[in-house]
Amino acid sequence: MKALTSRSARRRRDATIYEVARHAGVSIATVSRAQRNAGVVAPATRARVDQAVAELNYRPNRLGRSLARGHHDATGIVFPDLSGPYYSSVILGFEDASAAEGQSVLILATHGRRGSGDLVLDLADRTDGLVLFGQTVGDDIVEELDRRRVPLVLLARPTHGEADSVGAENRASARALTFHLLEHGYRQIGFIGDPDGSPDVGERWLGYGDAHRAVGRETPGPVVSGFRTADGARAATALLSQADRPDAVVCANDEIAMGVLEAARAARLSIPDDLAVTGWDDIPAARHLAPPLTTVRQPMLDLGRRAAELLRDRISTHRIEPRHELLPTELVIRSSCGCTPST
Amino acid sequence: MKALTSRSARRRRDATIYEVARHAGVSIATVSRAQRNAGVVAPATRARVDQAVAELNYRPNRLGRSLARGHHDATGIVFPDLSGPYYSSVILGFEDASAAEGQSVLILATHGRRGSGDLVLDLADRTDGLVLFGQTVGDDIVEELDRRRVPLVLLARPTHGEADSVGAENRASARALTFHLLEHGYRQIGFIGDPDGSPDVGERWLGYGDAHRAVGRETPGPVVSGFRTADGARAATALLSQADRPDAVVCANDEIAMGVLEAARAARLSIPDDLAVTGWDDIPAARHLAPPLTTVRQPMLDLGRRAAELLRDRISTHRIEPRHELLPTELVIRSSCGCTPST
DNA sequence: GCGGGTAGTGAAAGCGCTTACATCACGCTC
DNA sequence: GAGCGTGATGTAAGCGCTTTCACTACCCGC
Repeated sequence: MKALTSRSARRRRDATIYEVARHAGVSIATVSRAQRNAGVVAPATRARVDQAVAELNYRPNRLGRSLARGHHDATGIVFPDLSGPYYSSVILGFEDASAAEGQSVLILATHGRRGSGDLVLDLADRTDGLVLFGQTVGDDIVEELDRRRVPLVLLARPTHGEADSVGAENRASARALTFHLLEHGYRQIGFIGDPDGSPDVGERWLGYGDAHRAVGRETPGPVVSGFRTADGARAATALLSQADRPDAVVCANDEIAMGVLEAARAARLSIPDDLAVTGWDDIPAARHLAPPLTTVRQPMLDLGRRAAELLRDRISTHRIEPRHELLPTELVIRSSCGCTPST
Repeated sequence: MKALTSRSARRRRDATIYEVARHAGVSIATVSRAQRNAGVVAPATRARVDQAVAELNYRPNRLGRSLARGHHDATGIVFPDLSGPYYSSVILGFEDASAAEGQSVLILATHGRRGSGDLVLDLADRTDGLVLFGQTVGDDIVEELDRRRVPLVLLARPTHGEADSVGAENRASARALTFHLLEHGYRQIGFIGDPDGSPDVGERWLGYGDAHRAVGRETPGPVVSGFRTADGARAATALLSQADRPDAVVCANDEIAMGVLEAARAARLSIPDDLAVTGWDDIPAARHLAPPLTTVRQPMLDLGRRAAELLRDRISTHRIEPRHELLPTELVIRSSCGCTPST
């Protein structure tokens, strides 16, 4: 039983600008000016203010400041959820660039749940601008945000209204990747992923079709699947039990590819001899899988950074013409496609 | 050359409570009450207010509200960086639990850079409370935060001052894991990781020593290494070139273990026959490595959720006695330790 | 018929800042 | 020596809410 009487449960009230002003014998306007190095303040006065600030341990209240200035100094980023290295890396890039500009970042995961639209709208009221990731919310929300003149950048999502957008190149890389598989001589190449599930996957699906068309082959339909490893394993299990099973699959992302690897192992299929597999994203684990995964690298940090920069520009300059950026991706050939590693 | 004249670059000024009041023919106090279902408002009045709100598309300004009420309805979480599934999962859990309570979450990555202390202090001014992850900031900052009476929960970091703490069990599991290796009959078990780099790893190192001591063996010194895969590969390369190389290594986390796998492959060592390897965290890729990694599962989402709950409780109840929670971990035996998979 | 609750509402005082504008004392210029 | 630009500071009006307190009806019981 410790005596708690000497400890206060209440958060100590911080000193206000009024107390500093009184302490320094000046007006609050002068304190404000001295504090922010704005306007003219005589050196001697500044010194007195500084001393008062130090003695009272004064820090300006952010809410008061924000209310007076009319902005938050904060931006928000909305993503489906944080699992998987892809989202977390993009967010890290976003945070990094934002912090460098003194902007705080608020995160909101929609988890694909209903009602997240309201949460996004609410987030807009707490920030100066938003970046919206892929299919987190419907176009209705984007439109509402647009109507409210919320500075917006769409990440890995086609442009809409006046919002900026940033994305990674998908279609051409998917075409090249599929072409690579075709050159290996595989006779049937499947696609696992949901072309309607996200704009990125839709593009990859298109590129996959492009390659088939380029060599005069018919494009097999996609095996629709979620994004997780378990989804990939499930889809692959179904696919591999077919009479006419493919001898190669391009997966919408690395997680799905991991699931395919797992299913193949369970079916005692050898990769890539019995089945070639490719992924997308080049997550850190990709090079350590068995076999190392052929995939496509996305500049995840840069996606986040660039989104932060566009958003910042849009907020501070009131720019209105939408800007759209497509970052390059890179084919990463390892051995799951049938190539033999150079090392 | 599109005419932009009809489009305004300025964010439209939102309706204020004054306009709603005028529109509905009531006072702002009544609007405020009606809006928040606080206090008594006659049904007819409420209806008029609601209509005015709808017509003007009014949404209360969060800054005004926060300033008046004296809190932010937001909390912050500080982490070293977001890379790796561990941090992102914990943050996801934190976000999830916070969002459920209507709290926004601000994130701050320290990236281990200098001067992050000030950023953390600044974050404290933008939020109602903070959770601090592992070794993100020094004790001086924790103390300053404590002094400012900022509600604080320490995550995967030993308690300090009056802050709450949440962590996962490390020592006993590390002991069990090492013991398991010992039972396999390995004659020399190494440890890769930095016991001083994070409190968690320090505990794991202790448990590793416990097991050695329990069987009357001397504990080899740790091979100090960073957290990344590349760090692990580097450490392993050095370790494996020793004359008296170990026949098993326990790694401080799964990423390091992946690096060891890579180094072993390069050295044409077979896992687990020539070298047994264990990790920590059970990241999603762990079960898909070659061979599947024996590791220890941490309840990452729960760590984040629990931190959010403790923080929330501390903020809203002004509780002052520190609370400390240790979440259980679980040994996950796969095949990198020398076991043969049951399937 | 009168005192006293009570439901409903409004006036106004904050919350802690920023900033436009007013003020004042100097030191110049012509 | 009158007029004036200028540097330094203060006054006060916001920013958009919440909340206390006072006030007005109105209804009730005795």
